[in-house]
Amino acid sequence: MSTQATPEIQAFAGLLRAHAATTRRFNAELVADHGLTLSDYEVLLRLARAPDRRLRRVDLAQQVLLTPSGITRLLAGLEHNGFVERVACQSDARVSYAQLTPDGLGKLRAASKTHVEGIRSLFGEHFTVGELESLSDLLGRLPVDDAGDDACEA
Amino acid sequence: MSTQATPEIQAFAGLLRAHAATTRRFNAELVADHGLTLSDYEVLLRLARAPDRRLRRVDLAQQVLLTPSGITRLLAGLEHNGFVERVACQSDARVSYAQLTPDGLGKLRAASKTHVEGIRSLFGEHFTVGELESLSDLLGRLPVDDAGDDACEA
DNA sequence: CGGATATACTTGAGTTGTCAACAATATAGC
DNA sequence: GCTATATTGTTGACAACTCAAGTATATCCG
Repeated sequence: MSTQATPEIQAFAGLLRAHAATTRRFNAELVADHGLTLSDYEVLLRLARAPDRRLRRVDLAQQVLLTPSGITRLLAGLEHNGFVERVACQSDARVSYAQLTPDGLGKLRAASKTHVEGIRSLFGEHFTVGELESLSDLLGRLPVDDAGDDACEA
Repeated sequence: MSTQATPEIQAFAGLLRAHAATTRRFNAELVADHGLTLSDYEVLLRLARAPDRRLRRVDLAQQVLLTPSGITRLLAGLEHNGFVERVACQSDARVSYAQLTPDGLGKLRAASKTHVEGIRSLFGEHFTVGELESLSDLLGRLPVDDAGDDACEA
């Protein structure tokens, strides 16, 4: 007894559940249909949207909310499959870009066909467009702190 | 280009981000302050709320959205720390209960002090009570399918 | 220039979880 | 009662991360 139930905690609990449920489902779908993880998919998508279809590994990590280490490992898989290539940077020998290959773009397109449809149908079933917008708005307010580097407030 | 941006997909993306951000933060807090994982905490909480402070492992798994295998492993840790005990079931030799110990309850109380406060302050900072309620409502509409066992519709 | 410090990335070790296969017990139908 | 099937739980093998430490390169500043 006396164990909470404030609106804040309910919201957080809802977030945990909703994430586990949706993520599990879409990940399983992607793996079964295309041999891609949800993270793999996210990475391919980010690359496809980036200028020249390439991104520094650091930036990629930030965008998909992974550590640099995680990105190295994830990209190793995608490189192995020929979906991404490692491209050295001319002006800075430390950085190497992750470059989406034509194969990778093809894979992304094929995967997105079913994945996007899956998302649209699951969310479309349960929400109106207005609700989806407020959901995005609300979720978007939660901060992503990162590491506090450039979050200086001086 | 032409890569989507439908309201459904934006909502899903928001969900992924929001989960990663909040989860990472609270998990780090819990580990640092109390040596508990967020999952550990969830399990202790469920047990504390259950009748007699015990639950079958299967039911626990379902409540915290883990596989039975995951529960076995998680409980191994909690048992090792003396927060949970394994109790055999009289009427069914297959099942063993996970029983919260007084130590476990104490640990939960101590942890909840900071954890609940963390959640309240993060969510309280960004949302009104009305918004929290609609967030919970919206998130709660996403189904948790499980396995389709008893989800029969005949 | 040259040393201190910062940045980009990788790697080894550990964690947390999954899945598939299994053992043990329970239940149902004949 | 006894075999067929379902349910509960564990285990081995593995996947996907994280963290801490290390390497290589860049930049800043005296």
